[in-house]
Amino acid sequence: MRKGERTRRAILSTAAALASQEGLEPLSIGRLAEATGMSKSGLFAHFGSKEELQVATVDHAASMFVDEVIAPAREAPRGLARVWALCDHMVDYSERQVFPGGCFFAATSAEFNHRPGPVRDEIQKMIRSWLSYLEHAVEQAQAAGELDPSVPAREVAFQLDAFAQAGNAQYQLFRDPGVFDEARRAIRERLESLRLRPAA
Amino acid sequence: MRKGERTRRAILSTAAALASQEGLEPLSIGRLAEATGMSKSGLFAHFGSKEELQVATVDHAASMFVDEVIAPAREAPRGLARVWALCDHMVDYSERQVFPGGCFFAATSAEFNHRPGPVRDEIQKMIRSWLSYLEHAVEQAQAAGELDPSVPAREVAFQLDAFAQAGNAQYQLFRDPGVFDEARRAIRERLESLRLRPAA
DNA sequence: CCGAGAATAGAACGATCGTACGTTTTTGTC
DNA sequence: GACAAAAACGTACGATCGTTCTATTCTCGG
Repeated sequence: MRKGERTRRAILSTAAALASQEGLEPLSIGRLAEATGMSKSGLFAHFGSKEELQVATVDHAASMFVDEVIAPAREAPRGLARVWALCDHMVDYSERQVFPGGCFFAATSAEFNHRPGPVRDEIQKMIRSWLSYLEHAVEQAQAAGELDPSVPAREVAFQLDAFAQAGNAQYQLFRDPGVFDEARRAIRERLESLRLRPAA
Repeated sequence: MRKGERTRRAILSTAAALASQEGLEPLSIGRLAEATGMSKSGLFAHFGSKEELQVATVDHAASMFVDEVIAPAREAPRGLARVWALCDHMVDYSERQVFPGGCFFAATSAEFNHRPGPVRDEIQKMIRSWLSYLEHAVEQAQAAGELDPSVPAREVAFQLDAFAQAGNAQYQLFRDPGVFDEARRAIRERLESLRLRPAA
């Protein structure tokens, strides 16, 4: 791999970590340069503009999310087990502080909600795909006869995601690690309530 | 009322509205002055510093939240009815866009999570008191024999708040008004599942 | 209706922001 | 090891930030 590419990734990794704490916009190029031990202009040369740096940072964070949450859950068998794996890995990813500010997308999505442009689009796309994937997993569990199919998969995904997000948000606010278990319990009990006994 | 006090409130009202969209920090004093039709220094004189302006803005938003959500729910009788009223008014408050950027606290809490100081403290205090009040209402409903007391009130409050927050967040992201009904349905069905039939 | 005090405005400050440009250092290839 | 390309650096720019100071305008009780 070219040196430039290695440097670029190191920059994006640092940028994603810092942005999860302070946000994408307040993270200035000067401070990011300082954090990576580079000069402002040397860092800037890797991206044509701050906006491009932000888009690249979101992409980098998205691929980390896939590595940490989606990919491991794909190893669980289709159906209820995978739904649970997705949610559990999601909570874990918040709890383990893969990003020091908790979930990168929870931290940055509010920031760009009212700021049209490629950065907002990228964040939207990522979150939408997460919700779609979760919903799809629920549908598979319903098709397998493991979850009650009379409750729309979209509703189930909405609720499971809500629990995971609330766990992340409340931990970032109050620093009480107990909220992660609260989130997991809510998810588990909601899934339990929708579970169908195999028709043997 | 003094002229200064009137001006101050108008400033804070504008500030809270703008901050719900862009955040407290990126809202600069110059732009706030422009939005209120004042000079930068004339506006600034009402507050000793930007930080004090932010704290005052949070306080103003908190009192609006009380007016819009807490106070009307207090008119419902103690018990399940009040729990439902709290949640319903919370979703309404997001949906009616009392603040143009949705819930003020959802928009600004992430911003200050990693920024110690009086602004963060004020936001924390407000959210904590909302969650406590909701939990307390659940406890009353349990004591009245309307909700299953075997599930900790804290868990119930966590889940109800999670649904309301998720509705707000997803609307701000995707602009699909349907998420508010999704949130209300999730809340209603969760309460329904915990409901006890009166022992006649 | 007048005068004291409150309220607002205007101009300027140092700092920091994103960005541009030219130079220097490093890298990888023949 | 020379040399072109790539990468990093140093410096400077205009703009905007929060804040300060002084001057002007407005408010309202006597």
